[in-house]
Amino acid sequence: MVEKKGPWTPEEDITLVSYIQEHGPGNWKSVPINTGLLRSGKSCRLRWINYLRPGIKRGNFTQQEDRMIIHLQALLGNRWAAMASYLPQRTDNDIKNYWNAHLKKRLNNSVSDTDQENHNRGALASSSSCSQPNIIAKGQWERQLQTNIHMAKQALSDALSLDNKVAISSHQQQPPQPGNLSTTTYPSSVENISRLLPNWLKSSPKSSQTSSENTSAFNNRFLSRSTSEGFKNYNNLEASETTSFLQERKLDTEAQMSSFGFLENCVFDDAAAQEHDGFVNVPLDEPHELF
DNA sequence: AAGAGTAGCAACCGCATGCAT
DNA sequence: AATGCATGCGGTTGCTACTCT
Repeated sequence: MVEKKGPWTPEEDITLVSYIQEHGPGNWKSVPINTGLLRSGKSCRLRWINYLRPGIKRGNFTQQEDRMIIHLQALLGNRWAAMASYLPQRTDNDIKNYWNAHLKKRLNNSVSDTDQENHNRGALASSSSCSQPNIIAKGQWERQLQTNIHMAKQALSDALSLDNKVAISSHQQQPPQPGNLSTTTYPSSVENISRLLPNWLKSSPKSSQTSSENTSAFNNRFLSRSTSEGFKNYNNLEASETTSFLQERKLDTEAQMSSFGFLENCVFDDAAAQEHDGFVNVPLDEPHELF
């Protein structure tokens, strides 16, 4: 079989969504075999995760998302999947593309501007213990970073504390109009997709999934809770499943956060500049306070 | 109006990882 | 413990649309 490459057609999307509706996501190798799609299982998975999956927000990034990505990038580096877990409505691919296309350039410009400024003043942060050029340009950048960390925490906190009210309001959303399958609006919300995929929302067949898939599916379902559309999915979680996942997630985050030490030290070396300008002055709490 | 250059994004590729046997 | 397989992840490519000359 010759695998088809390039952009997906609406017909292929429908075929894939229909199949997932019936069988749930996972076992990607069998998808092209069972559906007749001339795509690799890998391609099907990618299409689902990056485009068809419920809860994905497409289009312009908000200023808040901008800042959050900048912060997360400073903290995590190019770990797009990890960053995506803090922005549940965005895919890692989306974040990566957005970073490469917009934010990196913007930051480079601002950093080079600041460097130039510092150079002109003959004050290139020689007193700093941090040697990274991006961090040498302190002052505003640092304070902005703190603000963004605070926002990241807040967003995460919000994601963990959404109440049923949100879910109820989300249930009042209109179902997708049949035939309205333009690539920009097609399954763009969990509400839409949930009507297409009731079986999947009930439960994916666990026995057919690897544990990493389970984790991933769990991730998707858990993280989608932070969106109004996703709350329905979250409600389908077993309580014990939820608890253990939260514990796992906490441990993951703690491990992740513990590696931030160097950066934190660099970033917060110059504490003197933190008192003004209306930026949120956020002490870096212990990681567990995120939860 | 047309060709060249550029930006944005979807999709692909290859390596890493984790699980099952 | 070793191997094979499925999936996840990050880097890269290539297509399309837009802008500039």
